[in-house]
Amino acid sequence: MAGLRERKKEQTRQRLAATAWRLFAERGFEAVTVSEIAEAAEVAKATLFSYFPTKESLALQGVGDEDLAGIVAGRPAGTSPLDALRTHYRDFAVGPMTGIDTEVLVSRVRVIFDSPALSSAAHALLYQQRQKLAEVLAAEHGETAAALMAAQISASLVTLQETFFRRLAAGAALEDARRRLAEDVELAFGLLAHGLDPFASGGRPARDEPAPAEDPITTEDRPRPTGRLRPAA
Amino acid sequence: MAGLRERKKEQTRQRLAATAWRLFAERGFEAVTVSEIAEAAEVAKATLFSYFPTKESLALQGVGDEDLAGIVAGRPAGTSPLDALRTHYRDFAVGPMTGIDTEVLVSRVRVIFDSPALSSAAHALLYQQRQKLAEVLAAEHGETAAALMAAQISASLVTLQETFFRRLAAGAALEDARRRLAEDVELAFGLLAHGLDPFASGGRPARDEPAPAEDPITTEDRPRPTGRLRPAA
DNA sequence: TCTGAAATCAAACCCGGTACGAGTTTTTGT
DNA sequence: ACAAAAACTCGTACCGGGTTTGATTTCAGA
Repeated sequence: MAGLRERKKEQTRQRLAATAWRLFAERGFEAVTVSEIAEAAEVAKATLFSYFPTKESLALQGVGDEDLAGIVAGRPAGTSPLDALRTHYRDFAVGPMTGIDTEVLVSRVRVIFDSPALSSAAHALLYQQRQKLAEVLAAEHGETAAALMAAQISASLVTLQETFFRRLAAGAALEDARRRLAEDVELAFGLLAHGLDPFASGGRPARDEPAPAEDPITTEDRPRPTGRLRPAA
Repeated sequence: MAGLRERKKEQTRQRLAATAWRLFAERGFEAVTVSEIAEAAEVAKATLFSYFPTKESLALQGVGDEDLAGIVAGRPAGTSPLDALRTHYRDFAVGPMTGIDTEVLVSRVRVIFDSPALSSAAHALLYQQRQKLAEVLAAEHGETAAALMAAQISASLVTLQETFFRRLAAGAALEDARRRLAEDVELAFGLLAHGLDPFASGGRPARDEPAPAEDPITTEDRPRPTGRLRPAA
């Protein structure tokens, strides 16, 4: 029962986003003017801004949609937040690719990386995820602890994304990038779960790099250090 | 041998920053116009922008000056990066306060917190520190590992700062805020060093909050989990 | 004291974003 | 089927941050 009105709106919205991305891909984010976009999409500038609040939002549609908080909140009983997230990211890295056009993806990534304004706006979006994650974690841990955990987790995941996309933008094949991502996921969650101390080295590092396993999937949970953090003196 | 010219420049710069902050404190960041600032400081708008590249930079002078990378790079031999940073932050929290005007500090913090634009610009500054930290860590670990560690560390420290400042802005006394910061520092570095797993809990959390020790300083290094990350299968 | 470089200035301009009032289209109630 | 109300769009003028331009002042160094 989609009313005519809503159909038209959706259509216009699509046209705006598509037009914008076409221009961004051609000349880069900063070099394109919103008036230009509006003109090319045959709408008034004011109308454009009734669809998208900012120029950045034209380019960042769908960025930061992945919902960390939701994954953690909806995890099966008996799993730790970290496990839930690890599973999710493993699936993304090694699971089947659901129809992703590499060309498009790479072009989007390039545009975003090339524009400080856009990168920064993207970061701001991801920052909100972190806040929401902190909220759901706060239900189980102290507020401060939750904030810290959320910060660490979110920072790690953002780093994973950045690394992945940077490789893509640098020209790596999608499958290669995904393979390396799979390794990095294990590395990241290892660090998150067990901390940096196993890596710690006073003067010189113990090993240059922790040699990621061949097949990440085979890496199963190791016995956890049970020691509590800061036991009462 | 400070030439007259340079003295005047420095003077003007100071006058601009001071004027700006006076106005920001009175009416908030967004409500003050750069033209206004320029006028009040008796300079042309163009001149103002020859001193400060953006409006934000007028407000964020000195933010993000603390140099994580430097602390890590210049740490005494035999200490891990984490230890060096922990020591540094402990000192800040419990060491002597070197002439800080709480009034001024709080007003600055309030202004920054109240302006999304400003907060976000501050984040961007702190993000640069993180990049530099990653660079120095990359010398000892793999690039990806370094990026992940830097991300975790930097995210944690930013969270500490935010928490500290938020308490101040909420009206807490400086000494109280510092005491709680001291606790949080231990918590944060504990998490960083030993990971989140000791906290991990499947269905329900083991404890609500890990009860920070009374006197953080007495908390000395615990035996480290020696298990390496992802040993070859 | 003269000269050239550096700094300042006012004013016009660009761009992202908002405000406004008037016109047009869809919806809704009857 | 029709009129009133709501929703959407439009052009234009405006605001604020930031840049450009070109003329004018101010300092430094010989």
